[in-house]
Amino acid sequence: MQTIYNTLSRLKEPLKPIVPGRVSMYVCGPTVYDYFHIGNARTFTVFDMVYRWLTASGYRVDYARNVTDIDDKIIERANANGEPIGALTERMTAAMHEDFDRLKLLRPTFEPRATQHVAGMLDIIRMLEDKGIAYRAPNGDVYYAVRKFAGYGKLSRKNPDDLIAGERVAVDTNKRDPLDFALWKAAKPQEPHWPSLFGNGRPGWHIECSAMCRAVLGETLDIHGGGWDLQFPHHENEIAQSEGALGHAFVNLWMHAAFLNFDSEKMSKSLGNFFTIREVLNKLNPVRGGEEVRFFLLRGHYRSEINYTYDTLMDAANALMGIYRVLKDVPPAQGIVLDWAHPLAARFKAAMDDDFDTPAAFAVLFELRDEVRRSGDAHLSALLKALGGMIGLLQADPAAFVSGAEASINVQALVDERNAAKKAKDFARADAIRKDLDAMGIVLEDKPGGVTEWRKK
RNA sequence: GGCGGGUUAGCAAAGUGGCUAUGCAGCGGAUUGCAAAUCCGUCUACGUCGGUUCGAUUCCGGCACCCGCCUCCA
Repeated sequence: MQTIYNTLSRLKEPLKPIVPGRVSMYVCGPTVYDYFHIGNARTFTVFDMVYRWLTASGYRVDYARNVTDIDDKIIERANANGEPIGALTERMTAAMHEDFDRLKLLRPTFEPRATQHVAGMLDIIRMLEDKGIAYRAPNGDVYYAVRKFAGYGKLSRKNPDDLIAGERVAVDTNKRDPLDFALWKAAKPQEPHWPSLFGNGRPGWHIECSAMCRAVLGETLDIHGGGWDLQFPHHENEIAQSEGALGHAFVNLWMHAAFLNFDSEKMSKSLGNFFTIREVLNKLNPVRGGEEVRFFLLRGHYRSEINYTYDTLMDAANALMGIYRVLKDVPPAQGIVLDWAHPLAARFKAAMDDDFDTPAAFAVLFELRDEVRRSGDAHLSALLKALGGMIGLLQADPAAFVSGAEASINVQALVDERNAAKKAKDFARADAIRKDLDAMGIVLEDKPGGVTEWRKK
C-alpha cells in the first residue's frame, strides 16, 4: 500500500483516493517570467516521479500543473524587456517545455493557465465576500480577512498571533489586519486588467490555484504539492480561500518537496546563487545530460535537502553510466511482463510505496545491475530497464548513451588506424592515437575478439 | 523573537532497538601489450552529554552547530 507523508498531519498516511483507483494531484507550477533553475526543476522532477509511480501502480492519475502567466514579476520583466506580457509568457512557457522535455518530465494531464481562469477566481472571491470573509478596501483591492477563517495556520503550524508579533508582516493601512492578503488588485495604469464586479483589476497570486484546482480537478483533491517554501503563505492561503468559500475539505494530502541547495544554502533567484537548467545541461553531454540531472535529483529523498555541486552531479552521472553499461552488454529481452514476485522487484516496490523512497529504490537497481552483469540474463536486464522506466529512467538506447554520441566517421577512422597499428605491434603509434582521442574526450575500450568500442567522457 | 527540519564513513545518501543498505572515489589483486571496462577482496559511520533498555546510530531529554519558513520564492 502506498503511504505518503502528509504535511498537514506531519505523518506518513496511506493513500486513500476519494474515488477508488483514481488520484487527483495538483502541483503549483512556475511563474513564467524567466528561465528556471535546477532548484525549481527538482520540485517538478519529484512530482513527475510521483505521477509516474502512481500511474505504474495502477492508479489513473489526473495530474494538473499550472502555469502562472500573470503576476507582478511578469509585468515588471515584460516592461524591462519592452515586450508585451503575452510575448514574454509564451516565450518562457515554450522554454519551460523544452527544459522539462530534456529532464524527461511527462506533460501533466492538465496545464491550466491563470489568465484563462479569471472568471473562476472571481467566482470564489464573490463567495468569500458573500460569507463576509472577503472585503473591499478603500484602494479598490479586495482582501481576505484571515481572522475570519478559524483554521488559518493549520498547514504551516503558524499561529496568527505569532505572525502579527513578527517584524516581517508589512503594515498596510488598506488592510484591516496586517495578515490579510489580496484576492483582487485594483487596476493600475499600464497593467493588464479584467473587468469584474469589484471593478477593473487583476487577481492576487494565491487565488489562481484555488480556482484552477476547482475548475480542473474538483473541490476536494487527493494530493496537492509544491516546493517547501510554498507552504506558507501560498498553500495556507489556498486552504483559507477554498475551504472558506466552499465549506469543505480542500486537500487530503499535502506534499512538499525539499530544497536544492548550493553551498548549503537554498538556491534562489533573490540570492543570486542559482544555475539555470540550461546552464547545467550545456555543460553535460547532450545525449546523457538530461537523464543524468534527473538521476541526480531523484538520488536524494524528496523530503531531504540536496546540495548541488558539479562533483555530486558527476557522482550521479558515473553511477547511472554503470547501469547503462550493463544494459548495453546484456540487451534487455523484449516483450517481458514485469514480475513483481521477483525479490528485487518487490523490494523496489516496497521502497517506492514507502513515501517514494527513491534512494532505497536506487539501491535495488544497483543490486539488480550486479545480478544482470553476473548472470547475463536478458530477462533480468529487462526487469532492470522496466523498474527504471517506472520513474522515468533507463529508457535511452544503451549504446548511444554509453558512447555519448551518434557514430562519427572521424573517430571510427582513428580507431581503425589504431587497431591496424596494434596488429602490427606498433604500440607506440596505437597509444598515440588513443591519447589524441582522449584529448578529444573519447575513451576507448578494447573488448575481447579484437573489437574496440569508444565513448565520450 | 515565533515555528519547523537537519547533523550517518573521503564525498553523496537510505535505514534500523540487536542482523554487510547503496552509490562515487580510494586501496590490494585478477584480467589486459598498455589502458579502459569488468570481476574478486578491502579500509574509513552514525555531532555531543546524559537517560530508558539485557542491548541505542535507531527511543527520550539537555547542549553545540547548520539550514529553512515567518516578505516574492520550487
